[in-house]
Amino acid sequence: MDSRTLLLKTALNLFAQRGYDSVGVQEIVATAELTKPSLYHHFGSKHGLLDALLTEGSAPLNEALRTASAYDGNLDVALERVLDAYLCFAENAPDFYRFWLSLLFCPPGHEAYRLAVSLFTAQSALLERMFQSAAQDHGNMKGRHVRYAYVFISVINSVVAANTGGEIRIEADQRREILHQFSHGIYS
Amino acid sequence: MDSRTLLLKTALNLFAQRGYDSVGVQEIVATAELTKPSLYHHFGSKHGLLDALLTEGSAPLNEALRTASAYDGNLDVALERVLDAYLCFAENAPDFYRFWLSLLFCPPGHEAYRLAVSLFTAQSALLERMFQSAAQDHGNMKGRHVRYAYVFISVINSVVAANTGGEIRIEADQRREILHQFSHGIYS
DNA sequence: TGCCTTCTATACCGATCGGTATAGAAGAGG
DNA sequence: CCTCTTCTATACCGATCGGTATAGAAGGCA
Repeated sequence: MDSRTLLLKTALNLFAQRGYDSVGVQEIVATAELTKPSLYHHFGSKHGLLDALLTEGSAPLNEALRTASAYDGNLDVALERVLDAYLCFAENAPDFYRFWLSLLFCPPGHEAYRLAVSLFTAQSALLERMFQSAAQDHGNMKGRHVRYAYVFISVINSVVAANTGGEIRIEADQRREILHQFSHGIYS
Repeated sequence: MDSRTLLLKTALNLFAQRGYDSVGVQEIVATAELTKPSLYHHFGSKHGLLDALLTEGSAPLNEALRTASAYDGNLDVALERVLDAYLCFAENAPDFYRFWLSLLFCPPGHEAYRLAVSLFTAQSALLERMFQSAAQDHGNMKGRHVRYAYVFISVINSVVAANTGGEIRIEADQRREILHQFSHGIYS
């Protein structure tokens, strides 16, 4: 395997287990059976490695969200597509999702803060646009699209985090319940 | 001020800014204008400091939640009490809440994982009990109390995290909207 | 053959990491 | 006064931190 890709995979695996700060560059290259200059040749710094990891790792999810969040007159269907995009991604890239979750509420002074925020706002912007479009058909939603996007993402993340042991699998009936709860609350 | 309390406050402040791993013991004691042996006398280790920080810092919130989550036949009122307990705590202890958020989705191999999980489950258990009691009056809620608790906490945390710049203040009308969305969804 | 670019290895840098051995200051009880 | 306990300071430990200077291996190209 390409040594750059190997470093990315190794680092992601270690970061997902113990966190970005707890894993040293030395351990990454040792696990990948390489040496430090290789890593610094490809990424320049540990931060550069993190940057590449997040940017390239989140690209598939963003791409999937872009199409899934296209509002076509039926919000329920769009929400289902978005939820599927998230859960499908979480199934296929559990390490990335776990690592991403660990950075979600990053302290503002942490070196990963800007990266984590930019990832989150990219996702959030797509969902906000979806809710904003839907608000043209559902008047009561007007002006609430930002919170809707926040809450929807948070609900998904909490569900994924709850299934953090072993594989990430959320079955169809549970998905339906999640969507129903978000759309219609807990009473109905 | 008591040097133990001073160390706790100083550490919390630094942890909330840059995260547990990014702040060294040396920096904590230097900021508190003390020395390492004092810290190790009071807490034994950096992990012991973290333990004391989380245990003692979360006690008021748990206490408030215990009474707030008592179901007395009106779930709406109970939810409002719980939300107020969270937001009131977040206003009074913004540093602690920010730090707590940063540990919420801690990687499972991180040294703070067990502590963070035990804190979360303690809160979650209270809310689960509340939803379970309410399910006796609302049949459709039966068997869903665990997810309800997860989602409710997540929604609150996402709202708090969204107001992470400066003070944490969520006004009354916004609180009503949050509760309404959780209880009745986005359509009604 | 020789050259140039790309990548990787050896060995090392100063700084900081969490943690501690030892001793001194300070107050309480006698 | 002395002693005991509690707390804090000086100085230090080995290990690891992120990062790098230098040189060698490897492949394309002439």
